[in-house]
Amino acid sequence: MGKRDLDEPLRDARTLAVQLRDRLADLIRTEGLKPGDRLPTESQLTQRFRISRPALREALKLLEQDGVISVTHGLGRFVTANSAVQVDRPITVFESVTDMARHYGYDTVNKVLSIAEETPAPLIQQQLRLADGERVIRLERLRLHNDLPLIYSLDYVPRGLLPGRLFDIEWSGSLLALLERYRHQPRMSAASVAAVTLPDEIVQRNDLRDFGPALLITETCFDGTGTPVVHAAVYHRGSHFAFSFARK
Amino acid sequence: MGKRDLDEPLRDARTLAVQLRDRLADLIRTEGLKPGDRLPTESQLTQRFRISRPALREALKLLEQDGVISVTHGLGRFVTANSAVQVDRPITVFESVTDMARHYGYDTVNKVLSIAEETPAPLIQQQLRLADGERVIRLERLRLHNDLPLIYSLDYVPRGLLPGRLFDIEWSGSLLALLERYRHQPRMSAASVAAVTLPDEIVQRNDLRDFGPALLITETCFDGTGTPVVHAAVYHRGSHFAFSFARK
DNA sequence: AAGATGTCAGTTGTCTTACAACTGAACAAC
DNA sequence: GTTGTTCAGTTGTAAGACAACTGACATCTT
Repeated sequence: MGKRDLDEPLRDARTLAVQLRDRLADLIRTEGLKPGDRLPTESQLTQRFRISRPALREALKLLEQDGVISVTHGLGRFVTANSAVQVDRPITVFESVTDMARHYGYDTVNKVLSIAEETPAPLIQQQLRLADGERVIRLERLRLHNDLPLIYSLDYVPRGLLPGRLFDIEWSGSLLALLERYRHQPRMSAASVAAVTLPDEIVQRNDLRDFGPALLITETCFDGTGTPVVHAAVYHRGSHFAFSFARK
Repeated sequence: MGKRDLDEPLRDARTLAVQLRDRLADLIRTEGLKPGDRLPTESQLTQRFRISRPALREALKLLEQDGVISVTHGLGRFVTANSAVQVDRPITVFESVTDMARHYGYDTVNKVLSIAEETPAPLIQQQLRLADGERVIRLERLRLHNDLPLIYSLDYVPRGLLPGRLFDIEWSGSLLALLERYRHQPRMSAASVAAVTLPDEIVQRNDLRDFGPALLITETCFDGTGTPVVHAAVYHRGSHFAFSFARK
């Protein structure tokens, strides 16, 4: 608490258009505008917010692309029904498993079950776009909350991304943070979700007979340059997790 | 094929900004621009496409919001890595269960297990925003592919939306299409996904002992005015379904 | 020689002004 | 009752000007 935050911008770095887009979204909410209700005209809004018309139009265009408003040339802009499907923290948000679990109220303890370097299976090689002969790090972990296993996960990382010896690296923390420290920060992923039961040998090896049905999320994570940096299979205990999303 | 399509607009109704957004997205693709590559300047693009700068800027702003490009003031616009996470037909697309199943190659036969009018449970009443005393239609169905049960579903519809007697309505078709005919077309939904096993009484009643783990999608569907029109619980057979999505 | 400061060119961000295009309502003509 | 015209209000597009930012380079100070 004596630590001073030096990163304190004196000015909002966002463009006026983006700022106004958010202000207008708030305004629609706070003024209780319902689907079909008409927004103030461009002229009224430029006066109200003391902003030029082109900047305002950019903001309105963004709102339109967001699906919040629809526009009829010559008639006006109207609130759409999209606010009916507000979803907090949807499954489509990219975040670490640890952060996600904390959001559900689970402060998990991360147990490393195994760490190894190996030749990747063909699917892993394809997902991580590895050349023949390239190796991967295979990280097997279990996350527990109050001694109850909640998440079993397998992560594959191209060996070349993490220099040094495997046992010199701390594996019980966030893999995303680890990769970030080596300048390969994962930023997005292509994922899929399925309902499965844990594979038998994992059940036997780790005494997970009562895990029950699992929500399996399989994803390939990419860094800012579009390079795949992790392939993960994450089994969430079905009784403790459900993920939300909007469909449009 | 003798039928003439009368809806043939002579002019693209989309604004220039939206058209140009799509043209630029195509250009990024066809010119093989990679993450980090720089786009032509605004000046170059206005000349290339013979469009005014404000319209061009609106288009570029939309591309930025789409995550296709990032902008640095004074420096230029750059392609982001978003194309790394192209997902066909994500879970976030709103469509009927029948259409979704067909996409997986399953032409399902829809069996009506039960249809009834009842007083809703508190959760259903809340989700459908019903007043005290309002009733719902409860529709229980099973979808089979080659005689194998793939999807068990429960749908709740406000009674007032579908006039007439229950047994006069054809329930084995698409519920979305049925509601559309009564001017309550579902257009979007708020949903969640979990891994479960079928409830015991359903297993026993319908001989579904070998269904295995199920991917349960629970969703409330809204029409164009934001009014909730269906609350559904859809159990997908785990062995036959997995849904994709992008995380950003 | 190294570090700090200032200048400049190129680019994006914002603004002002003007005219074009569209929509629905109102009214006139048939 | 139907069709055509006009009008007011609104969005769509354009041209021109200046502000703000960034990195590269030059100059000054130690």
